[in-house]
Amino acid sequence: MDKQNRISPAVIRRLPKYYRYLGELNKVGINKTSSRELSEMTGFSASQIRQDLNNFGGFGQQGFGYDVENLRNEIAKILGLDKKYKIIIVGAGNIGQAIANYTGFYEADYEVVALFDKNPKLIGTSIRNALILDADDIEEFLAKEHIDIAVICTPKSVSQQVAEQLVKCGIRAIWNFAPKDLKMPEHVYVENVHLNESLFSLTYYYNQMRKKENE
Amino acid sequence: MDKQNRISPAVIRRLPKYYRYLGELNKVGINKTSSRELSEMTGFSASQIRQDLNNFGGFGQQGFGYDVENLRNEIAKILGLDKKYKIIIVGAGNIGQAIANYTGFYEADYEVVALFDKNPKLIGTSIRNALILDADDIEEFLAKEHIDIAVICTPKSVSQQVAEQLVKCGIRAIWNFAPKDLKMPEHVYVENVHLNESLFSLTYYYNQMRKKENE
DNA sequence: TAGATTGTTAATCGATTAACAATC
DNA sequence: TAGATTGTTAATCGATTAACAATC
Repeated sequence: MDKQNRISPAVIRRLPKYYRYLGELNKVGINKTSSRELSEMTGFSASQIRQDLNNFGGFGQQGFGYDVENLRNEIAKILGLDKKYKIIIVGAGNIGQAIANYTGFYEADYEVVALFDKNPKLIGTSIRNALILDADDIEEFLAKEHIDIAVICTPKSVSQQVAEQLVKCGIRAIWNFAPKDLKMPEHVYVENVHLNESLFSLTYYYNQMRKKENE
Repeated sequence: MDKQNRISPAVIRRLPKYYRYLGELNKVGINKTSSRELSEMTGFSASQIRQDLNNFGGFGQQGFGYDVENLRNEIAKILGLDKKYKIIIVGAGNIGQAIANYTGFYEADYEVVALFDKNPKLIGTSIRNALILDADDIEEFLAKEHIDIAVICTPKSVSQQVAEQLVKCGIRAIWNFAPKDLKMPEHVYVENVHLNESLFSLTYYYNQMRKKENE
């Protein structure tokens, strides 16, 4: 529809990196930067950085560069980091707990509201102010509370079923840690973190390097 | 050098997915498949799947398709999943512990040999047969034991320093969970799992969908 | 054999890079 | 003003898709 709908995923994946480096510059009191400087930090070409940013607007000043804080705020706005998000985590096993404890998210306005699990030993306990509730009560909970993002940390065997239940209750953003591709309707966005696939790629490149050394 | 060195990363990222779906087919006793069938499962085009596989060899039979088990074994060989790997985890906080507990890896031959941490309360305890050792003893440990892959789960403030120490001790494959880009020499491969960036992309697409609905 | 599906080349598409005019 | 760096168009590069001959 509008311009932004056609932005390629590759661009979107680079934005968080710009955001992070701009935050670092900001923290050390640097308030001016350039595409060349950002290129050195990120490893992306200066040309690509300018192209990326100009998908969303002209944030720089010709002959000068970019104002660090301003550019950071603009990227935050593009990504939506200027808003608050409520999160639930389904599956309070190792990964679910790790996500709930992950302090990196609290830099932005993400709040883990609750976790859900079937394990009676976990139900009733809490992690950083977020209660672990009975997985049977998810639907009831979602009827009452508005939740933006659901994190799936269940075993893969139930992940599809859990996802469908969540979508039925109005969830449209899923962060999926189960090693399974969820089949979801168009209006639901799924972001996968497939640790297995990541480790397998690493393994491939590790072996490539070993081969090279033996030549 | 040889053909494999020029395989694009996009291809390598798809291989673990093929491997996973072939495993599922195998499990339910299906022993023949085709690029069309794999296309339906993975969402990649049949043409792309054939292209991908033919980077490594002709694993199919014209007019027939692919033998599920054979193709799975071939992909395992390409990725190096037919070998054993010893892993250490540096940083035994939430994420480090979650990785150590993650059973998904044990399907292949990955073994978490030890974890390292500075926290005296953790040192001496163990997770699934892997001891948590004093982070000060990493170098000594690596001098004795051959380790293939190091997982960095430390705070980002020390991740670069830890990585350099590991590389000095001969580590050449790093799985990095710290939200930082490690500056490493050419002969070290780093696979990043940047949860922040993943969540930020998710946030972008979530907001895009909301906008679309309000039009 | 006829039908099916691979392997592979050619065509298309999209993303990245290069170049430079605009302009601060 | 001169120098610098953006914004933007054009050129290049690489990845995906289409097409089809090979062949089981």
